[in-house]
Amino acid sequence: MYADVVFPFKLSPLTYKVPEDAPDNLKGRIVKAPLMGKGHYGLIVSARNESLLEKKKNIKMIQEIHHHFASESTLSFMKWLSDYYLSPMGIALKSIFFEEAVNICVKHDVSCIESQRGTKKVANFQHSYKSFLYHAPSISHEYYLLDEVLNRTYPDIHGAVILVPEVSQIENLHDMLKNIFGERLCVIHSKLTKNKRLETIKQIITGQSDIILGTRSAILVPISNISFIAVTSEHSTSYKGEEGLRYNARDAAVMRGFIEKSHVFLSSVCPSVESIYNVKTGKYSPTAPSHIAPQKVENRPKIKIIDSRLKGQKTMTISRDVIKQARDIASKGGRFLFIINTRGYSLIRCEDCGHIAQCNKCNIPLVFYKNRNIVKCHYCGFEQTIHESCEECKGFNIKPFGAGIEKIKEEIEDVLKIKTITLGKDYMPWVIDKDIDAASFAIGTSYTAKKLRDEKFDAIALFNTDWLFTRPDFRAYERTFQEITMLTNILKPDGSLYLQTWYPKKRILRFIKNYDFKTFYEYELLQRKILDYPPFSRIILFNIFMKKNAERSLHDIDEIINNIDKQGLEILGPVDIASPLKSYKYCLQIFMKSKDRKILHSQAERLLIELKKIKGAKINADVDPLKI
DNA sequence: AGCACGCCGACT
DNA sequence: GTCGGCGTGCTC
Repeated sequence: MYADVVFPFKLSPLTYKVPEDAPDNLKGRIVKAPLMGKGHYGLIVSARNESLLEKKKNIKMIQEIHHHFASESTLSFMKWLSDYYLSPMGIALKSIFFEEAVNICVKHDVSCIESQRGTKKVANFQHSYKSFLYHAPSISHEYYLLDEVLNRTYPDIHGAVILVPEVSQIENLHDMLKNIFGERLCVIHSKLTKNKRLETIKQIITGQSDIILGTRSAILVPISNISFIAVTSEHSTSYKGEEGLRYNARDAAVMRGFIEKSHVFLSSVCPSVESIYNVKTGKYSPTAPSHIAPQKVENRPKIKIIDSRLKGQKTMTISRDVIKQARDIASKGGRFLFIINTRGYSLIRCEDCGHIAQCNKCNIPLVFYKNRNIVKCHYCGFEQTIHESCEECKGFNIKPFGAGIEKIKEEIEDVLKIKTITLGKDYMPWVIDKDIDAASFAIGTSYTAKKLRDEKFDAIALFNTDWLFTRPDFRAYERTFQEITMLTNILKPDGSLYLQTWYPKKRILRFIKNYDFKTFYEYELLQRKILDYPPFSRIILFNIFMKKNAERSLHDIDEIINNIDKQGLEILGPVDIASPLKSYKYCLQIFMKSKDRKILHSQAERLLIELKKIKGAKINADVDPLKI
């Protein structure tokens, strides 16, 4: 008898001999087996009578056989994670908290599956997989729906996972869920300490907790019964992992729901184009709380487009209209938030030749810090005192260019004669739990603004509107719509959002201004269809990292790509990109695109195997990438 | 994960 | 010229 064992390392299953006296239900059990001369804990994923690798003579024997960790559905889910995200099975196993489970199951002699079996009760609600999408008028509405559904069905719920995109959002739902489920609730997120995480996994495995609230990784918890899954703010890019197992927790939630035959509730103030498409094709069902009427546009904050071309003096970043509104709000003691996406004061440009000072290493603009009289690279951290002359034309006519937080702060304080605070510097909404002075004017990046929760402003001015929708990403319009819609959540209902732009006629801005989701999705889906982008096709991105000899490998890579069957498949690249990893100097990128997921995955797997043969190269595969 | 092998910087 | 850094490879 042989068994395939997966270890929680970057490794595919390995074959071992099974002792004669072993129990017969081996699949899903934790075992100890020799690996590199040492005993390691792994998981049996399959058992058979004959070894598939007969040629290998020294197949080793399993040393210990322990309790079950994985049910049939957990194994399917793990297999899906590994196959779909082109990752070794071991990485998938590690990701689903196997090491923590070993610690508990082996040390405390408990079985993951058996201990939870007692809670299993089949209700009507269960065992009928269906995914729903709720397009909510506000984040609060998302929570109301969740509250309503859970309150109505909680006696029937045995095992639930509720996902939020950011750690800071856990507290928004914690009390509500605690009220319904009491001690059954537990919390999982990446910022837990090792011990706390172990303790939480123990509660889950022993069946003390079966309601899990958390970020991304919560969808992977080793719970054998799931009857309900919720994904709040489903459009959020935070659900996509950027390292290790690069899974999208929203997609994993839908797949896990399908495997476990449980209901999946996706909700968002501005759902992803993919999810809207899935409603159109019938994969998801649209839903809304019965008693909440769709919110009228008149009841939402006003969105106003401010034409930058008409702004007052050329040296000012803030337009005259916004200044006027700010003055008005200041006089009433209201609160105003200014959002700009650069920290520091500005960039540096030569007025003679137009050259913008850049970091020699990273090729991105250097940021000027006025008070310290230095320029700094925000990527590598390089700092130097500011040059007197232009590197390019040696001219002395160098000037600040564009605007960062410091410049906006300077302009506001200068014009309005008012004190302002900087988010992230004077005030860290995600760390300190204190209120901003009610009369305050605040300045921050959209990153820091996103962390604000309960604050409500009378007005927000956004200066990076154009940067949002001009990015070279087919999802730029979608992202713009989402980012701006999310901002309206921190405005009072009668508040105003000012979008400063050089392109006031852009149709994306017209959609946003009118909260015209319907036309926006129609337009966006049409564009995606014409250009053959997701959701009409699937994409896998390959990054090839190298320390040196990039040109030499280029030939090998071309050769590999030539040998790939391109039937129903499109391959773009390889193209040189700035290496996103600091330990590698070079990075080549390959785009693989297909309408057929099966074709895409089978060829991607082949490509990956071939690319891994290139010596000295590190390969990353990113399935359904969000950052293009 | 952990252990072995391998190629570039400061030392007797 | 060698010692040793850790970056990459392999494990049934």
